[in-house]
Amino acid sequence: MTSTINGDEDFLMSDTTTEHGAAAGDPGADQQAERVPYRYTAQMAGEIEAFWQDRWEKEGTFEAPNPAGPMAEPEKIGDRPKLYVMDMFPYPSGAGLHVGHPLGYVATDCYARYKWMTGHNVLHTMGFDAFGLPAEQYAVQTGQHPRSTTERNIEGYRAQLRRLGLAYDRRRSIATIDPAYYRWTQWIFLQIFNSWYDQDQDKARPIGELIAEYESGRRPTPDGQAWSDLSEVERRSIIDSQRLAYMSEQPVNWSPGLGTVLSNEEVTAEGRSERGNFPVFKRNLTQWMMRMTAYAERLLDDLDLLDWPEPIKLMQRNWIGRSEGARIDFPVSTVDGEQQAITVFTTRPDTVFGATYMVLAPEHPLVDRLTRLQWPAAPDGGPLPVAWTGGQPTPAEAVAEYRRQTETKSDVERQVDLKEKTGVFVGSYATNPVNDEKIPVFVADYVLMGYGTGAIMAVPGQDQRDWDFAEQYGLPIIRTVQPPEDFDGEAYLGDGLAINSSSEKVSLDGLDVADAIRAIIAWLEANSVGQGMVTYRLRDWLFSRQRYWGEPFPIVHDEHGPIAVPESMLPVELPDVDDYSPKLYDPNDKDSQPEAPLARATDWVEVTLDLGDGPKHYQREANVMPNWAGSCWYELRYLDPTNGELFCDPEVERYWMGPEWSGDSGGVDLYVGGAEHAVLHLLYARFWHKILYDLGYVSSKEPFRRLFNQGMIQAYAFTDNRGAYVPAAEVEETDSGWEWHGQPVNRQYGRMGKSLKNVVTPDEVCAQYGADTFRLYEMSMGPLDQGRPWETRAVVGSFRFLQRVWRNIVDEVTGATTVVDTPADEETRKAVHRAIDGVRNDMEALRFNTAIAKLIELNNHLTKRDAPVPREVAEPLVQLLSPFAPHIAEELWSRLGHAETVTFSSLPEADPALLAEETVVCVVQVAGKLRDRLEVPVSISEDELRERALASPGVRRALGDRAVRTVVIRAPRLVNVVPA
RNA sequence: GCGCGAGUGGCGGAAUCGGUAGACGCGAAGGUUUUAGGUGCCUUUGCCCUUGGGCGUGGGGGUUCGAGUCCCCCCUCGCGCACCA
Repeated sequence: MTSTINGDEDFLMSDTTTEHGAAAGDPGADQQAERVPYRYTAQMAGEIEAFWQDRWEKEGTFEAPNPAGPMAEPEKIGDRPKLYVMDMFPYPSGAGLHVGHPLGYVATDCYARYKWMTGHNVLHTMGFDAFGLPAEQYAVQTGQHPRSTTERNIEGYRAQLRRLGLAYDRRRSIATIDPAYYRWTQWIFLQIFNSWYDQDQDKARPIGELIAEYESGRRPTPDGQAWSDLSEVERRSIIDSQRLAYMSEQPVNWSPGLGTVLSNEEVTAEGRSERGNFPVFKRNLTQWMMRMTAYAERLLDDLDLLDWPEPIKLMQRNWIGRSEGARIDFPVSTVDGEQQAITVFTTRPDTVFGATYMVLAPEHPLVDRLTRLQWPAAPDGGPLPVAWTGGQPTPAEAVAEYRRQTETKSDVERQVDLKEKTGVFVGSYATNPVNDEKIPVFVADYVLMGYGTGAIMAVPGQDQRDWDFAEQYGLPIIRTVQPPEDFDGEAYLGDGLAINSSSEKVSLDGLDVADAIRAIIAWLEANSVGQGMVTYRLRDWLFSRQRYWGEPFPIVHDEHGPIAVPESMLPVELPDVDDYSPKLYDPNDKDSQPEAPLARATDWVEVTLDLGDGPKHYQREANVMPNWAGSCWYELRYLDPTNGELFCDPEVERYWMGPEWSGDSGGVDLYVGGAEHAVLHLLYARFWHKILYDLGYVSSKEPFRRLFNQGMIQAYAFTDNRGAYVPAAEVEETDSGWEWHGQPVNRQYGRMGKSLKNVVTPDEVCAQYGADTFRLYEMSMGPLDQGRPWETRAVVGSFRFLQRVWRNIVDEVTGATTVVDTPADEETRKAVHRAIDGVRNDMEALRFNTAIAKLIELNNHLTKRDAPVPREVAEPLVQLLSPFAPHIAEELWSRLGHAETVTFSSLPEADPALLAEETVVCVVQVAGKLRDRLEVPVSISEDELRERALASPGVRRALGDRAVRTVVIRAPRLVNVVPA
């Protein structure tokens, strides 16, 4: 290997220096450049960086070998352990990157580069998540096609990231918008569409196996008819209703302002869209769903296999929301005189004797059939309280009026005062199955249709919400758990013995809560009025969007429903239409209808295909997939990005992600990204991965074994006295505060944003100091998982450090290496080994900030030494520095005489013998306060240490004439003299 | 309201096991190179009295020979969840 930039033809000797010198037009700097032509300046950094970036690219330095397939290079793998390091890929917006975006990318890059030097085969690459709303909105705003804006944005991102010297395997980069990529997104969709969840085997299976079970009669049809007696349409409907991707009419989140429906995960607690903050309304619509609920238990349980931050696991656990309890049927007769049952879910079936009324959600399907035409008598035979009737002459009118009120209430309004409950009596009484008591049925919006069965038995004695309602509506309150003597609250939720809980049929009295629950479930099941069960808060994933810029579904429709497009016809390409605008409405126009933009492309939608039974006319599915689809499996495509036969070669997957290499769950070894995807991308990706696992396409149970959330880089923004933002870069600090062009301004802390006029881009920092300084600064700012403020003026510290490293190895005047081959003195050698040891430990734990501090310490030691640096010190220093500042490290490495890149050089191990000290400083305290320090041999005996401590001037002074009560000795580091 | 996390110099942060609080960097002060500014280099830099002390990790209490670290109470900030039956 040749052609590093050192030697006689060094670029600094060439004309380029004077041509683009920072010095141009600055005589002082010119003079300095003459004096120290080989000083590490921003300009030199820029040239070094460009040189090495080109060389890495030319030589394919960071290309990771696969065990099989087109990237197979088994000899390059050898016996190196593998390591798969990954970032959450970016969404390439038109605004480009600011300094906050690459924080995680730089971190994974440092980690990957460190791991190369410890002998790992590292896979590290980057792609682009480029379908979705923001890209489409940007395109609509600028009047350009989303494909052209998105592709341009991707190119901008690539250039910005390349400038940072990130060690990516460029061959593996993907963009979700490429047909060659989304072909496989569609293919995976088809696998999901063509699967069902077998509850007995607790896994997804191909739909063909379900059909075979029906055909053979092994599995009875839902209504018991023979499969052969069913029409083709009936069979299709049975099968379609069990697919993991299915169409269904149900209440969904409709956002008129966005013009699309959204998944539950995309709606905030305030009932607004996560993107754009538009109001969201519940509407009954037919949409594509994914049966994520089938995986609720496994998504929950397998969190235990993962090395993820606890808060993220907790958020997923809460989102999945497992509740153990029981279903109980309360008999009731409808207005038509039909015998029906209100099925409730409760976590406290033991309190069923305390159920004094029932509540249905306003949308509950039984409400209409239970709403009487006339008010019945009150339970005590008297007139009904006005609260029950809402002042209306009939139950029908009361319910209709109540529904009107609740429909218009937003989620925020509903939560204003949770104590204040509303509802009306429907006029029917249900029967409590354990004691045959008649209890009134209400509708009330404190019961939600989306959870459990949408109906509850209300037990005011043991539930505060029910207590509040009962108080307002004058309903009886029966305690069925004995509260402690000193209990002075309302509903009692604690443990205790059951009371008031017996009838001729069953008694729970005297049992504690856990036993009572067991006993009542046994009774419910024996009498067929209920059953122990588990409920989840998790809902199925709403998967269709009324947008243009997304993956088309590989689906066509005939008059009976959806049909899969055969694999041979993939990809179903997104047609290049002129009118891609979504149909947007007034954000509060809840009566508006979703309309897919692709439906307007009639020559694309209307299609004649031969799907095996001759050419027939079909309509293409005009909805597109949500922008999460592409990110549900990209970690797999990186592994085998050019495979045209499969989304990923199983052998390659097993190598990079398999459980034999990556622990029980398998998966990516380190995945770094923000915490905002806790119940979005990270949940969806786990769900898809588990389906692929069930179908045998991947060997790993989980996509991401270890997750790390990097903090967000924040910034100060400044406003003038009218509240307008002023450019943060022009603000100056004064004794009393901050000033912009002489006028006082206010400072606030938060995100970086164009409108806040506080954006700093990596490009600016690279121009001013170079990419190595930028990387180093970002990594030294503080712990990776914490947010921290960007401070441009502090960046210079990292630059100075690199300059000093350079000066310790290269003569600023002659450009020659000053390193000598003589052995290092003992102290320096120890300093190097301490640094190696400390940096290794810090790197393993992603503590980059303290690793860098140790490197600075070592370098400061070398600077103070004021003598040529021995090679045995310079080389490890350059290696340890190289993950953070790879360009300058390559340059120094090559100037030290190495022809090969520093990337795969072997990082030395710390010599334990050199880490051990012969003498240490012993701290001498009197009554716990530091009074003296002694330099003592490590092996000093307790007796000798005691003697020397007591004799030390500091102790004698502090002790005065007081006697010594005791001496605590922790040899050799600490002595504490305790006076009487 | 419930749950989780965090409060350390002027600022970002360090202290991995209960044992020297403030590593490392920014900023600031002084010096030096330079015609000058800037850059580079050297020194100092928690606070308060001065050769040695006193006080210091949000506040108050406790355990301990010894507490930033452990326990109890309180305050502030950040994040998550929020009628989930």
